[in-house]
Amino acid sequence: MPTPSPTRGRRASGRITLADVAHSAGVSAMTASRALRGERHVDPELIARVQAAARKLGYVPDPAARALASQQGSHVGVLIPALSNALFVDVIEAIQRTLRPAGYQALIGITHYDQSEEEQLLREQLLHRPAGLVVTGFEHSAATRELIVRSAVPCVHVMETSQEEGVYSVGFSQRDAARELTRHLLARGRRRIAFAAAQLDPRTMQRLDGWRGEMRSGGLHDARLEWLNPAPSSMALGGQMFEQILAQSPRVDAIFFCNDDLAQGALLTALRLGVRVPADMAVAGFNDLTGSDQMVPPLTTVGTRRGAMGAAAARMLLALIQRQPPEQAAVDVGFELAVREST
Amino acid sequence: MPTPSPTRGRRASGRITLADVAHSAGVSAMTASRALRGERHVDPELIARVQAAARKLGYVPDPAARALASQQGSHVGVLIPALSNALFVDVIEAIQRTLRPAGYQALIGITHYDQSEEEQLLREQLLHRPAGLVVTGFEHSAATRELIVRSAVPCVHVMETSQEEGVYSVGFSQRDAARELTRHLLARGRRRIAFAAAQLDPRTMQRLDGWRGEMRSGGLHDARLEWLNPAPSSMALGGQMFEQILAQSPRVDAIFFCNDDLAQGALLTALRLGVRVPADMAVAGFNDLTGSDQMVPPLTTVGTRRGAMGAAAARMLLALIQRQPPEQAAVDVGFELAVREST
DNA sequence: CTGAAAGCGCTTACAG
DNA sequence: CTGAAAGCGCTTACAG
Repeated sequence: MPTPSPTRGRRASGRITLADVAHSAGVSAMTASRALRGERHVDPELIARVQAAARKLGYVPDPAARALASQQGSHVGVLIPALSNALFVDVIEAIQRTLRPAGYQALIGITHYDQSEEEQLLREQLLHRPAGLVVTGFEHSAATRELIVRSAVPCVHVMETSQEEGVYSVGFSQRDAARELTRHLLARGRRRIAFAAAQLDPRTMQRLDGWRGEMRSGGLHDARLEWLNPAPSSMALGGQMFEQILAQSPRVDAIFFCNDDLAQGALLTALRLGVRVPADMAVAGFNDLTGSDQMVPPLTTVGTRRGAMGAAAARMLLALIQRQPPEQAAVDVGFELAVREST
Repeated sequence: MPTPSPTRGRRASGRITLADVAHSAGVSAMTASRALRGERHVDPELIARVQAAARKLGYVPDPAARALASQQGSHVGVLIPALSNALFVDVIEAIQRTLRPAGYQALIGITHYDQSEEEQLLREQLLHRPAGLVVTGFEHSAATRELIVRSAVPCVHVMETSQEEGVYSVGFSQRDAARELTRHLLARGRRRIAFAAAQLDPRTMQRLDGWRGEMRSGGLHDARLEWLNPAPSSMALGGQMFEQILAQSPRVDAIFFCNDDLAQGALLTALRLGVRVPADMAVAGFNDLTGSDQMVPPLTTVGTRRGAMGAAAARMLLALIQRQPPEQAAVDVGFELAVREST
């Protein structure tokens, strides 16, 4: 029968504390603390006794007390642009799945693709002294960058990679992926390939860059093939852009949309207008989101490894938190062309 | 110039503390604490002085210290089934938007529609002594229900409503919404209306119940019209179910899918198979998710008020946290039929 | 209405 | 390798 300390002060919370465990194991609170945290230099026999006592009493450390004493919380701040983009939902799920068994909670901040919102969220999160941070990409306000550095909180960037010294990242080359998709379209005989983008966040601009490079190499680049719209990405917008591009002359023979939701909207609009895909127009997307393989015709796109990215980022962060330098400072999870019937 | 206390111990964190503010305002730490938390019975002049000092020094309370002393964290646990269902993403966003300005963080737990995962997540969250809880629906394990009651943490249920004493909820009648959609199909002259569902979570079963009630009233119910699949909901599954139902005889003339992703998959499959919607088959969904209005033809569905639901739940929770009984214990945010061309 | 004391449950920093 | 003391930065509970 667990017997918490017999006398309890006026503010006792009824909780089993470290002192209870230490008392039960016949050691000091300090030794109990060290034993439970797996610190080195503790007698193996005492470790066993403390662990047994903790198990017997059902002890669980109080995160608030631990955070106050150690000046470090048991949570990780995760800053992502949006949950409405299924891309980030997959990343988040993978991060949580990796972090939770290690005893860390993910605190999600949604920046809405806005650098000042991101900065504000970061300030709030740093007040809680997170054990680590996951942030999206490398474009941040100067203040955000400084807050991260000065806080000295371990930080992993996701979506892109960087070779910069002291910077940790997990992602893939948006540029290379876009180049490869463009090469695929060229190999299919397409020549007037439009690039249609929304939101215009950094990753999108890198994809634009990849498309440009490939088009220029082939002597096929034409500024009129660039359709850049800063509005949020959506199926409806994709449909609108498709109609606009369709009306252009000289005629475009393929459209590379920077995200699948745009491409899906385009495919549906093509159906409505009776435009045959890919006979009249090839359509490709990016990210291989839910439903892309269900479209009519199924959408050619770039499969991105969101689960692998989130898991690798979380693992890297756990290593940094435990002051073990990760094996690699930049992990490239790659991508995979998903060629389907729309191209 | 802000001058933190001149002498700092060996563990000083450099942070501006309440003591610094109190010193600067010429009051005790207690008075400063009370003034900043807006407690009653504090001299208005002292409040002003303390607030001025806090602003001048850039003081922000330490959440860990506050949590330890008050035995209550500054975060709210939110338990939802999945982020892959856009429905919950909207609820979460609204909750965060309402909670953040009040100084509370949302800690999101994803249960994957699994009661034991939910229980596990709840146990972890309660260790952090959340200020409040938001949970999905009313079907939980006995242990989960007991944990909530015994923890005495204010709790608001979302998605459904309950009139039970002492239970707080924000939602709408899934049953009534399903009845209304079924009536719409009947009014359009449909008679053999199938109900096709996946996941089979409690809300889905309530929708089934609403459809059944309406079909029985019209003497049209037939057990063979019920297509229940426990697999996770997806566009691909909707397509499969559509093909199966299509093959059934006697012929079905409408399908009510329990969620839009299934219905979207069905519409795309209809396009692929050359089945005319609604001429050959009417198709309806539920939730009015992204893309439903972009389908070919646009999907008739039930618009649910996720934003209003999340915001109302968060407001209700804030009231409960501040021990102000909310105006209503059960808020019905309603729903709205979105009649489009698929029916 | 205000304050001195004690305490929340841990860990750091030091000494042995 | 182990422990007594002090401290993290707040709030509770009591007294005035």
